[in-house]
Amino acid sequence: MNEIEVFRKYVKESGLRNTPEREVIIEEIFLTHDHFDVDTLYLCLKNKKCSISKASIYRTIPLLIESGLIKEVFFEDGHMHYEHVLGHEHHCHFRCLGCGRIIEFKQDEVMDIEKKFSRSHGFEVTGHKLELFGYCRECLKKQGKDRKISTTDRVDID
Amino acid sequence: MNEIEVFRKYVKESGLRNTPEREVIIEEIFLTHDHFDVDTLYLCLKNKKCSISKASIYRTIPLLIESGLIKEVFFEDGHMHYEHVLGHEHHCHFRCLGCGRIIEFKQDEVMDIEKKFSRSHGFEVTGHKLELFGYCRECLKKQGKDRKISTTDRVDID
DNA sequence: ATTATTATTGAGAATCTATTGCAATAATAA
DNA sequence: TTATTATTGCAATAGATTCTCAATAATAAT
Repeated sequence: MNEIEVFRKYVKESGLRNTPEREVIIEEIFLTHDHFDVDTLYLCLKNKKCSISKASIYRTIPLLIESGLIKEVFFEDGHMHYEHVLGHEHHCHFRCLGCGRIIEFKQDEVMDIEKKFSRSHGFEVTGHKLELFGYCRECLKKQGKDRKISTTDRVDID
Repeated sequence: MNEIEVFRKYVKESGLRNTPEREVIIEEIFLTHDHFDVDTLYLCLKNKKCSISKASIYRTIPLLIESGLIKEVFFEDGHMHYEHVLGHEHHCHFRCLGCGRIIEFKQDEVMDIEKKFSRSHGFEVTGHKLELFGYCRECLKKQGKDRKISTTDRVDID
């Protein structure tokens, strides 16, 4: 069952109604596997001549969250972003400070950090968020720099 | 030279003016070593009967950043937080989803993740940001829950 | 198929919160 | 003491999100 079918099922089982507007919205969202935000989605649909009001987009999002298809992601730009959940395992982000693009990657070592912290403090750790910053290969090339492996010139962003 | 003196020096050397309002703000900020945000600081001063307008707080923060005393920290709750810089090494955060408090902790394992990612992608990693989520001991007690060590019931927040 | 019920839509108003413009005030220099 | 101008607090703005409401349309009932 793909994301669109999951959504239709959720809508039906919740006593809600399937509408062409909702179909347009979810088709656009699940066309790619990328993050999105309300404004981008709105403009994208507008350009495609299948304009949907922002109100409808805003009203569809909670349904998508409740049906477990997307989740909120906070970025540092003042408004909410969303990312896909189904078929997207937990991952971390690398953000290029040059071109701004975000690359997802997976690793398990953070689990160890979680466990260690949990044990030492007596807390329950339910999740984490790891973001690496730096410069991608393309931006390094553009700058005529080689990749620096040494961490001595490391700069803390946060 | 403590943080308050650094700030007075910065203000003087920048051709700005020392005002009682600014004194009140920085005294409150550097009274503790904790994170803060504008609203909390504002309400805190209000309660202490030394009310300062939010505008003044907002206008003092860039000065504190420029003088190297604080830096912005973005948490997953939609608004900006700030943390002290002077005498505070790089660290990670744990945020309690129950009471919202933020606990700083240090670890070095993320460096290994940085290096690994850097090597495998040919990128330059200049920094990272790690946030753990969960429930602190007090909140677990309140909920009558024990700490769960197993990670099988782990829920990804992001 | 027709009708009744009521969820949904779009447009704009309202809200909420972070930040800024402006006239009055006050810190420093002359 | 006066002049200069940075600073203040209030009110206004800006941007994201939510709400209102009349019109529409999806589903259920007949």
